[in-house]
Amino acid sequence: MVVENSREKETGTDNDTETCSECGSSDIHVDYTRGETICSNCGIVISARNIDQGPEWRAFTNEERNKRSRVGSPSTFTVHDKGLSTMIDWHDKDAYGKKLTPKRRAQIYRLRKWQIRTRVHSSMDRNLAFAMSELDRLSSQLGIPRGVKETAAVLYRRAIEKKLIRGRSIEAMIAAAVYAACRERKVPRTLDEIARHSRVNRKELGRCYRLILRELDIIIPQSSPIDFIPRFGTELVLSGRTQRKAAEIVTLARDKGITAGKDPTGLAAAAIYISAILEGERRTQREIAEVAHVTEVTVRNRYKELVKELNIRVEV
DNA sequence: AAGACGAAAGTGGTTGA
DNA sequence: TCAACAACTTTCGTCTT
Repeated sequence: MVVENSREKETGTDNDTETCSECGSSDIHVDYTRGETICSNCGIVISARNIDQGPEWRAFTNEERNKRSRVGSPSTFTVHDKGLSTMIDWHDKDAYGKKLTPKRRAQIYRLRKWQIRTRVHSSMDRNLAFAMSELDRLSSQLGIPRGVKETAAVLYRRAIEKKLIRGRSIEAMIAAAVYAACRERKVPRTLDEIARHSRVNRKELGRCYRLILRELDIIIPQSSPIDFIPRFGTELVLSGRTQRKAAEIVTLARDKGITAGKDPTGLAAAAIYISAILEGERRTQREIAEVAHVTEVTVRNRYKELVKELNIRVEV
């Protein structure tokens, strides 16, 4: 009864949408920008409080438009329950602000208890809840794009299903999942970088990474120096031309077979060094070594090899 | 003085017995 | 499990611009 009363008040003019209440005309249109329903015949505003039933947010593609409907936030893998669980809040009031009867209150209390127990207190979800907050922290510190983060979350979920987490630290496994996701999506971060921002050492991280690859049957192609070039290039403020040239050099070197077993970051650094000189955007070995996290000596050694093997003339 | 270069010794990880 | 090994780093002295 309460329900119907309040509905009456809210939308009293609702039944008039077919014909105009003033002149009886059925020539009615809706002005979406003003949110008004107007009779085209006599000009009277029939309803000034239309409810927009369209999507909540701005959307730029069809896919987005479908995803971003009014039914809750988009599902995501980066929240332990994919953002889908129901919440029961702690106010003992019903939807209209009325106090609940004691009997009802007791029932809600029990519901709430089990709601929470089943949601967070199952061991897997507790694990996930912690892991996802760690993932949040790590990826924001490393500046990892959202898509890669999702990939890492999916990998971690699969690792849990395979029971790989038991007896290993959650932090290490999350870090390894992040590293694997980066490799897979070709936004390379080195093991060192990830280890620096998490509390696991590189050795442990590498072990977990290999475990994930093996147990989840993931094949990740060896990271190519080319993947690092855009990132280093950006940090060194180099033109796209120079970066493309560096990629060319790397490709040539690979065809010559002198890249095997060499540190890809070092190779990328050397290729950038050469192409920067060739394109008149010279950077010092020191600068390049710094962004690539290798030493000048390594840059120098790779550089010497490349110049020799590819017969590149570098003007001094 | 800064950058480039090279030699020598040290380090951490892989490989093969 | 251990030694051999290749790649990379650190350190330092010298040369070039």
